[in-house]
Amino acid sequence: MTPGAITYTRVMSRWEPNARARLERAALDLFVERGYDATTVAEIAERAGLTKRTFFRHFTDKREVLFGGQEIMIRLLVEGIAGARGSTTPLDAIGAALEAVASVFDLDRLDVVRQRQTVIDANVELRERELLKGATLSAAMAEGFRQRGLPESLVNVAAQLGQLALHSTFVRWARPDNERKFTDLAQETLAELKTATAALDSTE
Amino acid sequence: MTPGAITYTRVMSRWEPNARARLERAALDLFVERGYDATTVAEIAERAGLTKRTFFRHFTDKREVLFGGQEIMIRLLVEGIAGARGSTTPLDAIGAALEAVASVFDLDRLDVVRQRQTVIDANVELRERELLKGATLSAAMAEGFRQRGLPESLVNVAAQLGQLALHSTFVRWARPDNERKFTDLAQETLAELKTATAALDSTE
DNA sequence: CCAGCTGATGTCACTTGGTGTCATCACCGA
DNA sequence: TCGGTGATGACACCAAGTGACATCAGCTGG
Repeated sequence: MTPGAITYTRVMSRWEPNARARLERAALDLFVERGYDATTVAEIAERAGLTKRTFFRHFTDKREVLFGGQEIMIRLLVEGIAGARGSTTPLDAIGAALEAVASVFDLDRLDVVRQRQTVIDANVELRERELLKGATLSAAMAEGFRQRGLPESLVNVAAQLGQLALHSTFVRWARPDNERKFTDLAQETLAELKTATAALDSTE
Repeated sequence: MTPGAITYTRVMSRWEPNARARLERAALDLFVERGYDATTVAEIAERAGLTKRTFFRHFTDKREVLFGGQEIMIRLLVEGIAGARGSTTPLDAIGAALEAVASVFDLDRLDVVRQRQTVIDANVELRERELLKGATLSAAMAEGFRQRGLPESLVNVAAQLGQLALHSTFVRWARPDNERKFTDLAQETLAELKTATAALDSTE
């Protein structure tokens, strides 16, 4: 531990900066190396030059270290849906929301996202947490639809479909062989969603 | 513990029967009394006349004690959707599935279900597990739709809407003031779902 | 009728996630 | 210079799970 051991630069605060980011990085690395179950919180903290106790000051959970930065997504989704031009259909509002969040996915380093997803897919606990996060995003979209005055009887269906569109798009975008941009995939997914909803109440 | 202490009937196996059911009952009681977080696995086991170790032989998890008996639901959903009369629309297949699972909800003691739901709603961990179970049911419906030959591009949307219909119906049915039958609520929910999907791609 | 097998349980020790509490100490502002 | 603040470390502790081994009623084959 002894964090002071590396304080050799001139302007230097008491501790190495970005403790949170260092923990996230160390965690992902270890999860990829040995798997989620086989790595200990103490090990993550050690690799980040910190302590188990400090880990839990930055993340409520061992799992949570993989799920940072939802607040931005939530804000973008609510605003994206609530603020879509007034005369559009709910499905088009979803399209606007997907455009709004696209920025997040182009900034992120794509390979890190893929590593992260591989780790998550390999572990039920983590898939569970991912579902919870998904539910939060769905709730955000519901909020957006309410703000734009959509009747309550439609809000949940719309939000659920929005969540489905977002998830499908993300999955396609994060697939190892994908090279297309998020917005392209979003448009495609949304088009499929439109035809699908139209087809669901006619004979197969 | 001394399980033999109550062996007074004539034909009696070595231990009290229904260990699993006793654990479920003890757990729910304690969760209602003191809350989920404030009750220990050891306490649950003790009230059931068993040991912590035995608890974990019956349930993988502390949470899992509240989520038994999904297999039946899964089977009913797959068969209900796959076996719906061939010329019906996907949304009507969902209706058939809801009819199929209704039996489960009429057998269950309603007050127990409500207690259970109160406990779940009060705890994030438990809501997380509930979402996982919901995802399993959604996957089951997807499987049903595949079996009935629905094009893959529609399967996920259909399954997601099915899950939404099931969940909405269940929520309405379990609400404290509800007195109506599951099948009635199911029909109503499904009708709403139909109008909703139709409305989602037209201007609000 | 006895011996050995089986299966559900108990016992115990151990790892790990997670928390409460107090100490430490560079930085910063008065 | 001095006291406050904030991020961290140290330490003890609880509860969730797990592995390994012991126990022992009932069944089954001889």
